[in-house]
Amino acid sequence: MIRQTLTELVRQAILDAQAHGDLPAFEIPPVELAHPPRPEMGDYSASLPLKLASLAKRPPMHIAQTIAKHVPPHDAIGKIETAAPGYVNFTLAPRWLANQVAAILDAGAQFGNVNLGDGKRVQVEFVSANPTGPLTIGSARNMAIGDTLARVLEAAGYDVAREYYVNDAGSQVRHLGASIYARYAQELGRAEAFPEDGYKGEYIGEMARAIIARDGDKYLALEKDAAIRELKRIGVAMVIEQLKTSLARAHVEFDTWFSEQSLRDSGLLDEILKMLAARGVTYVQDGALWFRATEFGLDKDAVLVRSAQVISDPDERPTYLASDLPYLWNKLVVRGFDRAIYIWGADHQGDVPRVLAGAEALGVDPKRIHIIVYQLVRLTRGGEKIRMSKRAGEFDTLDDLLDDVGVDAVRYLLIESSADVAMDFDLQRAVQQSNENPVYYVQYAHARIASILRNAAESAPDLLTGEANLALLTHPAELDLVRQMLKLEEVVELAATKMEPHHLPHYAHDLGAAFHQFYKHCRVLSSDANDAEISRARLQLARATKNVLARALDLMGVSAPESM
RNA sequence: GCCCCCGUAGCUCAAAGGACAGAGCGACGGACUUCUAAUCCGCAGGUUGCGAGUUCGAGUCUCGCCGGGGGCGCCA
Repeated sequence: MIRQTLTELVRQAILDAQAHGDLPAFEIPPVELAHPPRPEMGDYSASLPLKLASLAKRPPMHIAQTIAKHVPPHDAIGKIETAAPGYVNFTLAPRWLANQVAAILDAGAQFGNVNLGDGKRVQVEFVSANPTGPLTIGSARNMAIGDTLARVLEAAGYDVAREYYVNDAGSQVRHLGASIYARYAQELGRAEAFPEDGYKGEYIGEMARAIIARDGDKYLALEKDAAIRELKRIGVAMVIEQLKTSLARAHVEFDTWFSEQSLRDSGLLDEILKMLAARGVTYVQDGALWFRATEFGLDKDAVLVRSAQVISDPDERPTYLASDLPYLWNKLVVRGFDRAIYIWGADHQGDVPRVLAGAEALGVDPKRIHIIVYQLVRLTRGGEKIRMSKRAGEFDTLDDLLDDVGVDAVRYLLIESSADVAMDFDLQRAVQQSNENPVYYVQYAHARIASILRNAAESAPDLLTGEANLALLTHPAELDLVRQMLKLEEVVELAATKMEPHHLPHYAHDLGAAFHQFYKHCRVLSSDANDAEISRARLQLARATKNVLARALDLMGVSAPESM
């Protein structure tokens, strides 16, 4: 990565200056290169001299000039300048930039990869909505953030596993079983009251009918509780299949569907409770088992297992926390992931300190856990707030959204803003303005290139083969395009280190803009035979751009169309 | 009352403590006999909620206030 190269050159310049007595001895702080605010200032700038002033006991400008003087020569550097009050600015050499086109084409689908992760195993757990019905639009942001982050981490050299945590224990899925049972019995002509806490959506009836078609009325022969348990199990499996189908439409595929119930069945939950007890961080009060969260800096203790007086069914007494702790143990100790990343909605933010405290109590380094809390999406339709309830059967599904807006626009829109902002998502506008969505701007650039390449293959196929003289690429629009392509690596690094997928769409848009400007200013194909060489070079540039656009789009799970 | 997130152009949002705070949409004015006009060019729009502090330097960090969202149960 060019920024890394320059960073190292600056470091060497300082060492060299120190060796020559031009700068006093001091330990060099990390060198950071940024992009200057205006292009005429150069491509990269170091503000290090400003930070060094007190350390080196020299005026910043003097340090800047000294560094500039000592930077070792390098092909990539066209110009080094200093600027008040103490910047060293680097401008990349046009010739070097032009040659990067070949390097980008060589890298192919690998272009943009950076090796931050060094093969470390990272798990991203996301969506993880209760398996009680179709995914709602509320889960869509979770999905988009989680999957994009997983893609970015893969590009950053991590070994990534995507996981969906299936909450198949507890009361929500029991309600699902009871709801199916009621519809099932009703369909078979038996008067069965629908449970008060049941799921009222139409899909429950459909599931009941599907079960009848497959298994007939055999569950009516069972005792009711047993039938509900059985239908719950079948229902969860059916819901998971539907989730897989919906998620596949959204370009998301999980490696693992992890069952919460399995934590209990395997005995891990009991084991963890014993471990916590052995460490003296639990106690029993009023028949409930408590975790001493206050010992880890929290303001309240937390319940792990509720008392029999409050919850009669023993299966439903463990709280979320009681499952979360064995689950994190399973991730980080049993399965040995180096890091566990969670994507949680803001409505679960309160659980974050408890889980981290639990990790500490179990002797698991909380730094291996990274919980991304995203603010909730406010859904509106024509400016009016929409209230959603899965139980009441009043909600918009992810599938509806994919039908109306399309997967590409949905994913792009949902990762466009930082996870920290509560975004408004107006359904009416999302549908209406779908053609003005920035995602099409980027895709259009890709399609335009594909079209140029088709035309070239048709009218002048020889231009697509043979050695191109990249040194002919000297137009500002051509060089800007190369500059923009080279930034992909930086964006991957930024998004992966800060775990902020929202940098990708902004980058993709900038890259699209650089191409559209190039397209305007530089004609690729020409009827004039004298233009053959420049056409050949520009075709290479166009192919490289197509490559990088496709990669940027793929990192977002967005398709790169050949025509639009 | 306590905790988390946010407050930047008319709207939606960017901005690894760095230089004159940037995009898109919207408004206004231009550009298609030329590789896809889902494009390009120009123009307008700002006391970064308010007040202090730290720093050579603050939209960014700290404190206080104001406003919005979320969370604080033996609910899930």
